[in-house]
Amino acid sequence: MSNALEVAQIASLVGEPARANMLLALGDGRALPAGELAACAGITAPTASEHLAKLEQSGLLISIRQGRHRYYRIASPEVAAMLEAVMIVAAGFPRPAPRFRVDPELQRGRTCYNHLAGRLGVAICDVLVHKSYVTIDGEVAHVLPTGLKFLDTWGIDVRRMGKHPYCRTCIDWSERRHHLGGGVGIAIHKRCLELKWVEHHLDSRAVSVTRAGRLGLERVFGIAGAAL
Amino acid sequence: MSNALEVAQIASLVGEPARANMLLALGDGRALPAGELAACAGITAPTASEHLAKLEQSGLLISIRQGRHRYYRIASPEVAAMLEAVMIVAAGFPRPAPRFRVDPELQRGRTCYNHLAGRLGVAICDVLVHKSYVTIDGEVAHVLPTGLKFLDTWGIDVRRMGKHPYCRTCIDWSERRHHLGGGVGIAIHKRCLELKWVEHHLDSRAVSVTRAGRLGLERVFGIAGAAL
DNA sequence: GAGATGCTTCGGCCACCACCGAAGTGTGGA
DNA sequence: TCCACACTTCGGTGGTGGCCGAAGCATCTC
Repeated sequence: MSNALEVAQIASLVGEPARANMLLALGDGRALPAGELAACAGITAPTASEHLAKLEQSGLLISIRQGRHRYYRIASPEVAAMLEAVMIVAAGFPRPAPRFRVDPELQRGRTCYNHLAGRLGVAICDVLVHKSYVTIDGEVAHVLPTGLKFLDTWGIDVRRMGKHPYCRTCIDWSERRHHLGGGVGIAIHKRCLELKWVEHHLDSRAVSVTRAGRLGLERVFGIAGAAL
Repeated sequence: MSNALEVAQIASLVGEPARANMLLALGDGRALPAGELAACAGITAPTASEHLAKLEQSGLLISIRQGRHRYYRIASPEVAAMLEAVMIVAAGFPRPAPRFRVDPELQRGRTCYNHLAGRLGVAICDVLVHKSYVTIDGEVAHVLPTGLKFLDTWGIDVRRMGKHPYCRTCIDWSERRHHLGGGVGIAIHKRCLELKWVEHHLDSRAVSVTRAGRLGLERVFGIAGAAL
């Protein structure tokens, strides 16, 4: 039966520790770059590249190139369901249900490579768009002159970013909405760190808002702390 | 993360064509003997034995010894769900739903090794018990004197079966009820063939009831054709 | 008890594939 | 223009595991 061959092919993709590690790291729907996935799996970049290529070719993952990075994520809910089903069996049935959802701390705020993501990143992006500081057109985001002035006032050296600052959108996989990446996104993140509005957790991409941050976000962006 | 290792281990069990073939053959809940599974997978008995041992040790299958046979079946609904989830992904999503249920023809009537199973086998067993020709006590079935007389009248040479004819029960995986196996079960099957009440399909374990069979079952056992 | 049948264990062979280092490609930043 | 960085391609190595034949139990049949 040729059907069994296809089933075996799919299952064998999951049935390899390095690949299983990467798939599980992507299990909550986030998109992660190849390098980070290699680290998750404890293998070198070349090996990870091979694995990821296979996973994408077989339709388990899809990837998006963003600059020199390549972000991978689970291709479909069916794939996520399959992983969950395998986890249930792997857990042995005594345990009631496997955890396979977004870490609430990461969902609140985190770094997406080197800009802010999660509810925090999305909230900032929303405000900038709402105030007409930024317009979004698909993958590209344009910072308007008023936006540049705003950023400058806030303490970001916009002259270093050139006349057309590099700013792009980045789909937020936990919020399913856009946030800002690119040079502008990175600058915002840096400025938040300078002002000690946010602090990083060790060994994690989670970012938490400090007391000063809640005050500052409220004052400068009009973001209520409860919204995060 | 040790979790990933367990996931990979389970998935790799499915990720092998021979094992995938066997698991899919068992996918409808039937229990099949090792030899038949080896044939399904196109491998020799020794290889199949290794595979089946691994699958059982990991909790994907469970086995029951019955005489010199060993019947394997899917260990739990969770395992079946996992297989189905993999099939969905393997099918590529255009196709709406994978087939993963009992073949209706096999469910109606089939040979379980060399006696009758399916609704036909269960129906005959029911009648014999209801008429107090046979009593069932777990795995063992006893043919009472009246039962021996009945079988003798019907044309089965009960003297050849000794004073305590070998008769055991066999769980029917499609009907989830007992039917008769052992020497008596085989004799009943043979007699049905002699009388041309049933006929075998080529290349299949399916058994269908002939017109003569419907009449005979109605007359001798009181089984209405519609019940099958 | 002898033979047939179904399954398991053992030993050895072979192929596949995960893995890495080194070199190559392309993008971003100075 | 140059360097730094992220990822990919290539070539070669090593280990794991699937596979079978032969031999070894266990069970049923005669």
